[in-house]
Amino acid sequence: MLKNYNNEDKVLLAVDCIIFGFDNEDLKILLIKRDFEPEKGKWSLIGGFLNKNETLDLAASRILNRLTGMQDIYMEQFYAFSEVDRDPVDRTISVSYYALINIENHNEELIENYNAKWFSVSKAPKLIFDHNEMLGKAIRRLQRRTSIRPIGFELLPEKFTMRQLQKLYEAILNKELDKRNFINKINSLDILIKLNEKDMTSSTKGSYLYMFDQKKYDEKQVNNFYLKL
Amino acid sequence: MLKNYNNEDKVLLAVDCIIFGFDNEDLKILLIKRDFEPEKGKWSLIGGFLNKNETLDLAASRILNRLTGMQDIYMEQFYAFSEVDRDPVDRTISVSYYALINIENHNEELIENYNAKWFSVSKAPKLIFDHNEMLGKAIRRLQRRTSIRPIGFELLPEKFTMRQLQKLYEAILNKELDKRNFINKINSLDILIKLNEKDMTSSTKGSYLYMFDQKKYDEKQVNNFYLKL
DNA sequence: TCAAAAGTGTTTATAATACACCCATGG
DNA sequence: CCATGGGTGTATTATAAACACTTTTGA
Repeated sequence: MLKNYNNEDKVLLAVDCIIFGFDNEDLKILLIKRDFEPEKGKWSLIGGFLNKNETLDLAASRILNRLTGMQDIYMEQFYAFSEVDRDPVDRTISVSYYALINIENHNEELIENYNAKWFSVSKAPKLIFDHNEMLGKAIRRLQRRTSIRPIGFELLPEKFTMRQLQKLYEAILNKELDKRNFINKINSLDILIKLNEKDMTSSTKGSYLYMFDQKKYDEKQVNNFYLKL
Repeated sequence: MLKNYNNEDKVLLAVDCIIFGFDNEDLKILLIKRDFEPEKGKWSLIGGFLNKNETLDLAASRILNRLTGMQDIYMEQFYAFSEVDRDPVDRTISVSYYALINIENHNEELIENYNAKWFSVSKAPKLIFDHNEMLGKAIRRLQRRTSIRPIGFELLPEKFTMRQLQKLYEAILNKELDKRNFINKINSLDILIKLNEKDMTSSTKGSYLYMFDQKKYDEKQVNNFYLKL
């Protein structure tokens, strides 16, 4: 007996993406203005449907690329939302991803085509369907991830100052951190390269630029990175 | 314009469940012997398909109930698996849940009907499809959860000894813990009720029984429970 | 010369770890 | 009377947190 699955219900599977960015002040998300009914004109996460011949990761990459023009974006699947009438048009289950991008790398033109806009997470508007719930869950996941391993560099330019990194962590964790303790802790992880180069835009004195050292990071055990802030 | 989704691919959505139990020695999982092709006779997680009118949580509860006869099982959704040919019969995306049950509460009869069997996690057999991958991810999630908040009581009988609790944590985390440090840490959480009652089966002296104090647990902030072991 | 941000160490408090002996009882 | 598992506290180490002044330089 070879069982087939013909009697089983098939459903639409959507992928929705929370795109995080950072503008040196706030943690931001990229939202689009929905241009079709229902909920036309309302703010929404970027999303799309899973094609039959692609994995969820691939669908997420495709969707992220559609709005940002970028490839190889850091992303993580985090939850499947399945309330029966979450989408009034048709039964749709949504698998959600969050993505971290350097806010300066996105494609302006695409953003305009989608009527997309960056919002501070703390000032996010009311979103369609259950997208606010998705956002909340994504933020909490990001906060937890940040405490376990130093992700977040994806949100910064290649070269960045300690202050930028600190501001980023403050934005993600939504709390102020002590400058000295922060620097000490980051330095103790030994995963940054200090450059002989200063960023002169932020102060008269200038501040050293750093790069993330992927090689050193990879060499260390994942559990060596308990970054309690 | 009201967009409909008629052109989009629909897919089968499965829910697979990793059912964890604990026999005072090892962390165990409940597996079934698949009784239809393909992979008939191989070991498998219990699973089923999402019905059109139910949420994923409800589907998981239904599936868990089918095998255990139990209601209100502690469970958590943890990942959606979507490799294109993960199921050779038809394109199927699987949303996976892990569940924690008291191994003594399940229904023996149902277990027999399914040719189900408890396996030690460390001696799990080769499973069908990507189920071993699911199991691995479930264990890691459970380990992380255990470190963040004291879940795990679901795996024990209502009344349990400190030693049982310690053995449970050792089984989940797969490492030995110091008896005194463990007790001190658990006591400092202040979420157990020490009963005036001893379990006499494990030693001549007998050991005090404890209960989980749900009320105290709920009163405390979630982040007060950093339980680093 | 001064405003604004960068850079830098030490002390204290808290949490984690390591560690060993006595107790109670049934056989 | 002894074998078995239960119960208990302290000292040490490691990590986290609190805290303030000097440096640089462009305007």
